Amino acid sequence: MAKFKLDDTDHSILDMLIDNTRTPFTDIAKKLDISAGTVHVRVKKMEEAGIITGSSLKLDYKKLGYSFIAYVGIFLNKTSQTQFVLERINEIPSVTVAHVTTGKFNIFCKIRAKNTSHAKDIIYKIDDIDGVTRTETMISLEESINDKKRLMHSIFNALD
Amino acid sequence: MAKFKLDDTDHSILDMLIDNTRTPFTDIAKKLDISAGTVHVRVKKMEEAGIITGSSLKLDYKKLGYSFIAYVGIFLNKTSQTQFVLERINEIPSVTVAHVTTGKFNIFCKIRAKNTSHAKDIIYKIDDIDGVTRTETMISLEESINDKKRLMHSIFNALD
DNA sequence: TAAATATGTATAATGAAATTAGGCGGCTTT
DNA sequence: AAAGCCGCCTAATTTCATTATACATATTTA
Repeated sequence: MAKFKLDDTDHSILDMLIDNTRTPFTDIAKKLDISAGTVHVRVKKMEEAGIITGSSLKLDYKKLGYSFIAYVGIFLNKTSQTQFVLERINEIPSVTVAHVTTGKFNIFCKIRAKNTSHAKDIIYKIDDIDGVTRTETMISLEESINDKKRLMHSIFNALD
Repeated sequence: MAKFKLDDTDHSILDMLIDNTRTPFTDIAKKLDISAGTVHVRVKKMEEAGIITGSSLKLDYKKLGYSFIAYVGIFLNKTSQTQFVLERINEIPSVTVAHVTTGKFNIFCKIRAKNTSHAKDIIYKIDDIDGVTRTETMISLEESINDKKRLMHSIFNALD
């Protein structure tokens, strides 16, 4: 994987697009004082290099009736069951994120649910998977931070 | 907050845009056999209703030199310090997500770092915040699932 | 029941933006 | 210094978003 070198122009482009993927290239061009063609070429290069892997909408899940977020830590009998359990978890759509982890838990995941009752169903489903010893749930009372933007600045300016 | 009712057309539009926010409205229109004008109107309505709150890029952070992900649980002296600690945490760009939680921890957050050494610096910073008793770290060995798409299907088809 | 109104869609016209080709200038390599 | 390369700009072309208008269907009101 040849290390792809990004310059300030690339950074600025990413910075704007990470906030709004539909920012017109012409706007970006104007702000950076370059041509729209250049913006286009840069973005295409970053896509080809695999730096930009896609784009997605930010949705208000509360308004969609999914106001419940929890993190669930999973304990396994044996770590060799990890792959099997992940496959079962992958069949539960409400699990939006899952990581294999070191530390307390073997697997760690995030779930989104309609309400506590719905969350309970989901957690029971996880508990019921073969190989899962027990789970530990942390319910989110408030999502206080969720921000890719600051990280970008950190990456590009070597802050932190 | 008047409950906004989404129909199948809206669902399908969200479905396509959540995968790629730059999918041309003309393409969506073709696939759904409606006019591009209608797609436009629907999207605008969902934006106005606050269902679509924005868009963002998916980036390969590994290629940007940030290959380290960890979750950090934070214990506080008193829950009344929550807000203060959150503000301090908010000053650390590598913390990309933070939740106030019930359960083991008072605050729960996700960090992205270059490597273990960098992660250590970040965790020490968190530990040093006034009011933080101690922290517990779970290092991600592998991000196995990260998918909004399945959740959408669950939401719209009442699966799960 | 009929008239009036609202809702939502399609059509089509307009303007904006993405995309591409060609050429120019600076930099590197030989 | 010449040749080749790289990246950018300009400008042309094509595609797309956006808006106005008109029509049809459903809903409300008289």
